[in-house]
Amino acid sequence: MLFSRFFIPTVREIPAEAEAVSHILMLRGGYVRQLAAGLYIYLPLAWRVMNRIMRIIREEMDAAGAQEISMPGLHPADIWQKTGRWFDIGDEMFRLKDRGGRDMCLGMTHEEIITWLASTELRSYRQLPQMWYQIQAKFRDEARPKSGILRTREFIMKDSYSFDRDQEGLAESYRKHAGAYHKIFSRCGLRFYQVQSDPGMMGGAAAHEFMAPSPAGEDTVVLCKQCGYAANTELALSVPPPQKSKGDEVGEALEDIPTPNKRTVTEVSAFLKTDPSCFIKSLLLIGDEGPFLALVRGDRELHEKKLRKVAGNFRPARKDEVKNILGVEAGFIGPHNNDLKKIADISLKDGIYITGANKEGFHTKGIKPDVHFQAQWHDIHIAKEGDACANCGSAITLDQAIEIGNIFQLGAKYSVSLKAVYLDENGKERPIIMGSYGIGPARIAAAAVEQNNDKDGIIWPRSIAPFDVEIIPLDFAEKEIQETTETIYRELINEGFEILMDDRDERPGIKFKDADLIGIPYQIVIGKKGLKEGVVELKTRRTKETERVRPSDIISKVRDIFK
RNA sequence: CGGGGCGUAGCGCAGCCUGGUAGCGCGCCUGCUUUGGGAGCAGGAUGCCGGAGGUUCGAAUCCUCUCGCCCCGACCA
Repeated sequence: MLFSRFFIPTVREIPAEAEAVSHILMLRGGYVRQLAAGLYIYLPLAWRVMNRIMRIIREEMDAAGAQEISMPGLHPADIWQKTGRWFDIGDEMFRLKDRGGRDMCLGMTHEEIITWLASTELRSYRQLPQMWYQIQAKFRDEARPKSGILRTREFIMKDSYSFDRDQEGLAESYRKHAGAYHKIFSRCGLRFYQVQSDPGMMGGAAAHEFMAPSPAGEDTVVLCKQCGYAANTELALSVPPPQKSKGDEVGEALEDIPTPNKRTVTEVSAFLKTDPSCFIKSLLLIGDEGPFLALVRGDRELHEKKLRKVAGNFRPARKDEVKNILGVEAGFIGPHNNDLKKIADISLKDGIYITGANKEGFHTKGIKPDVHFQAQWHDIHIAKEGDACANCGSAITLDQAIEIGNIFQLGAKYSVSLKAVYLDENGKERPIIMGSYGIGPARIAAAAVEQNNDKDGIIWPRSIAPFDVEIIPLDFAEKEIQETTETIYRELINEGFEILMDDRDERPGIKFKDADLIGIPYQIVIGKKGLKEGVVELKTRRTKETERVRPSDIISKVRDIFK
């Protein structure tokens, strides 16, 4: 491909709207342009990257036994109404009506559609298992699109679905997907983890996410290097370190101490010169069955999702409710001397604590859990760096990461509501057991850029780079340079390589800068100086190392590198 | 949805406070010179100052409304 004929609108200045590194570099490198919030045009370079990623995905999905299909992006509402998600999902779903006034939506995902298909076509255990996938646009009216192509309102997703007779079959399909995903992300040159994740609105039992570590990521994962425990913080368990008590500041007997106008843990802790871990944070919440207290240690944050799993739905109490229920304002409430239901974090199990006295302007010290109050004990705190692994006790670490793929064991949730059933060997009707599996190709591209760049630009992993090699003749008008360039260009193409050749009449500096920005992994620089000494230069984008090679040897050299 | 920021030439920005000729750098076009890390000189083109209303003799600038984009948070199959 000739650079002069290929549309690569590089820009020198950093566009004002970009923040994430991958976003900046993809705009500057002429990869993408923004149409509106969360809507991007993929220019030729980016589309080549996407196609390479999608090709790898197809190869591995096919190898795992999945079959590619294609489903509409526009869906009739009634199927989504049958599973209830038409009502469960709010503004995030794009909804519209057709000319006949029928409710429609743009597909956020395709569980409903594929289950409808399965319900009409799969009848017998003899037809199972099946694994079907597609690479298709998804539409989600995101509350906040961000970070370039990382979070957009329309995006391409590889989504696949498995149909099995039973739980064992699902486990096998799930395992196959996990295996394929490892191969896909490895082949794409990413660093990634597989972590436990929250099934959320998908329903179902097990779920894992594939996470590419990057500061641009929106998720935080908890990792234990010792035992391999890996989980998204939305469900990760951890054991906080013991309370930092000096021993003397927390008396043995209960004692109310005046803490005028000191309400938050930070304020009281500073006022009493006692570590936040010696306090109990008491939060009054209103659940479906009335008010209850959630208790976490002063140095911890309440994890609302974890609490919802054990306490059901809830909302924070309003100021007047706090006053009515406990007779005191929020800064001074505590778990003792009241009969409210209490759910306490495991970090409070040991130690002696200070907490609100349920009396205006006072806190109580000497509170012993299980002695001065009773509670249900659960892990309801947010895991932090420095906590111990809930599994093996060694130190955990936290890492920001981009979610590049996920796998869900759905079970019978969709097959029951859409009547996707089969007859088993005994002629008995059973629901098909399903799994659902997603990959975001654009996120793979963005994560690859986030993980592979330097001050000059992108450094693509070979497997997904838009081209294999960029040839840079420094003065294309020079006859010898031109001849050498064209010979090498033609021969590399004959060898099956994808080559970008910078035939532009530009100064060398511009060609070098653009080449580094675009990030093709190898550059062949052909200049007058080198040719005089009988060599061209083979430069590795990542290391900037240059090797002098005779023009007659360059083809075999490149062949060796890509072997 | 809450908080913050920004809309002026293709891109990055100044001008706005204190109303009066719309500017700078890069890019773009022409010519000459230049050619191993974003060249030099000379000449040139380019603006509904996001939009609508208002105040005023006069609005990029002041007021009201509105649309859009970004960031933080909430949300996120």
